[in-house]
Amino acid sequence: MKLRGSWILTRMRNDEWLLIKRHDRAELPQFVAPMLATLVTEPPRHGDWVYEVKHDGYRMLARFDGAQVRLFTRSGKDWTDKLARLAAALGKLKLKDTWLDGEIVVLGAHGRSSFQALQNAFEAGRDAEVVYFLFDAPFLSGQDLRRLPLTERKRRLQKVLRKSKSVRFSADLKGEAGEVLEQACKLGLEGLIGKQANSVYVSGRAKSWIKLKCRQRQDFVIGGYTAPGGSRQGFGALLVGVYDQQGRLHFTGKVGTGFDEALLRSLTRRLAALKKPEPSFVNPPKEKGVQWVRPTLVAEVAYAERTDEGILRQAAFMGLREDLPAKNVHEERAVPPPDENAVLGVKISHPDRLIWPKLGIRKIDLARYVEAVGEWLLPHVKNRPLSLVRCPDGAEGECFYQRHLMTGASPGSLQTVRRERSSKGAYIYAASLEAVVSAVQNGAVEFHTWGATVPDIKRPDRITMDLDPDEALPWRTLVEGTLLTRALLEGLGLKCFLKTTGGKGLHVVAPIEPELGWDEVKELTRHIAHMLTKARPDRFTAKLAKQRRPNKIFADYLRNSETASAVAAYSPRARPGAGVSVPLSWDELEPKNDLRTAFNVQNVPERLSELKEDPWADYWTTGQRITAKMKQALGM
DNA sequence: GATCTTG
DNA sequence: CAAGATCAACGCGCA
DNA sequence: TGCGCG
Ligand SMILES: [Mn+2]
Ligand SMILES: [Mn+2]
Repeated sequence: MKLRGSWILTRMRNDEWLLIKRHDRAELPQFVAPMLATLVTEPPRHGDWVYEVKHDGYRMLARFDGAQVRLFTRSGKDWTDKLARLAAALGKLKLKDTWLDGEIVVLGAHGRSSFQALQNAFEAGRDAEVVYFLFDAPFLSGQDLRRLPLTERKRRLQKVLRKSKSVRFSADLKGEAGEVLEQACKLGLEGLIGKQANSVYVSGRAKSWIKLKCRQRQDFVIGGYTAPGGSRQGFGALLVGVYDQQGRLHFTGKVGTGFDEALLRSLTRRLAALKKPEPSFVNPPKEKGVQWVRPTLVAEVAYAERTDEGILRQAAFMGLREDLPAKNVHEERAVPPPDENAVLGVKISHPDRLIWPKLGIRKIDLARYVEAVGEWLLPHVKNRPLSLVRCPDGAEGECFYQRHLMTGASPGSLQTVRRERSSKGAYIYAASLEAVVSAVQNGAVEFHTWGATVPDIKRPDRITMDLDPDEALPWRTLVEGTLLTRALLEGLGLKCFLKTTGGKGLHVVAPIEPELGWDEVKELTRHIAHMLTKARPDRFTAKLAKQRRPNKIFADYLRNSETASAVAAYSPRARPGAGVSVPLSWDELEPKNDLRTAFNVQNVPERLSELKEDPWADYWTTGQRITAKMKQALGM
């Protein structure tokens, strides 16, 4: 299959490979797997959490492509046809290039949502009673909002909603978590969903969204039923279980109440079609008169407690989960609430310590910045030997470089690589975003990388032309010089990319295939710098010493030495203003618009959300090599 | 910030 | 056990 | 060889 856009192959934790499309803002995804909450034992004590009613229905995602609205379950099944009226109501919102996230319910007595009422409505084809509570907008009107804080996504979501009976906004509940939960339970609600106010939208189970339940409730697979007794018709009790990690179904108990007569009839009919002679449970209960069934139906069950063996006590049927594949039904164990001061599982100490005091940017904010831009930053940092700039006393205090691991010097979770035939120590690199966050925990503010990637650190895979202007050089002159640099590189046949440095200069970066050694590549860049000085001796110097000749740009080719580094794309700078090195499109380089100080730790996540397209989208697919012809053109 | 040393 | 000490880069070009 | 530099 030919893939459009740029793609990236990454290895997941479970060692599987996943093909991910790189930031392509232009296209609306065909499906957005929903963000799922983690069941917790108690409300978190600290942190900025907002709470919503835990609606008792089906999770539903709505895709608006401009022409039509389609509705999908959490596993991606298209339910638009079952919800035709709702789809029509959503159509009135006139949205395009949008994904909304919410829960469909049917409101019963006292305005409470009722899972059984929803099932009854579906059964009877009464989708007019369905109400869709919307609580998130991963994509809205062509913008990818997933990286914005939850509160901002909800604010924008609320703005596009109209007053409607069937499409409603899931409002935040005010008050302290414990009290709100108590109130919710008194009102007969299922529980609460808590969300970290600044959490980003990530598909799958996340710790930044939590579930707090009033009663114990869980999904189970139906694996059989017992014969009815007395006047009961159909069956006596359902035998239910859950799958373990190995895919074996374990019996966890019987569910004998919670059905009215109609439900009993319809369930009996469906179970009859699934009869089989042998049990699917690995530990079937020794009981007489049991009819086994193929384990495909999923029941939501409320119960008072579990025995020591995990068997349900006082279990009551709540409804069928038509939206869940049985294979996905596992034991759900409540975990302690997440630590507010952990980012990607890395505990941040002294979270409120100010790194940029004038801007009020704290250590925890810097860690969250790294998390927020991780998808963009990591590809430029991952597996490259790293020089950290660590600033224990804040970005405006005294900072120092670190490029080795040493005992007594904060290892974090960084890895190391050695240079062949070198007496120097091993060099650090980050293999994951967690490692980058751990560096922040250890005081790192800036990330500088080599132009080569582990393990092949003898052959550079990028060229960085570092343009360092004299203090007094006007912006428009730097723009001219930068465009000349681009013209020269493109004249040679090298596609190149532009970024700010977070300081006075600019970087022009060209990815290359890792074929030549450092000496050859540096020599090439030395010739490029020399060529610039030949073309415009009044504008460029290639000499490090006495560079402060007025009104010149130092074409610093020395970033392309082995063991030299350049500040990484999306790295913050340890300077007043919390500037960031930001990739730009060439269109953004304008004499009238100096963007060097436009971007900082506070506004870069927003820029990335609003971009229609990654300005460096082609960086990873450029795949260019240094040719003999290029060398010749440079007089090498 | 983390670790090792010292009192 | 708590307080205190210690450590956290380096290679290049050129005068 | 030492110094300035990024
Ligand atoms: Mn520079
Ligand atoms: Mn430089």
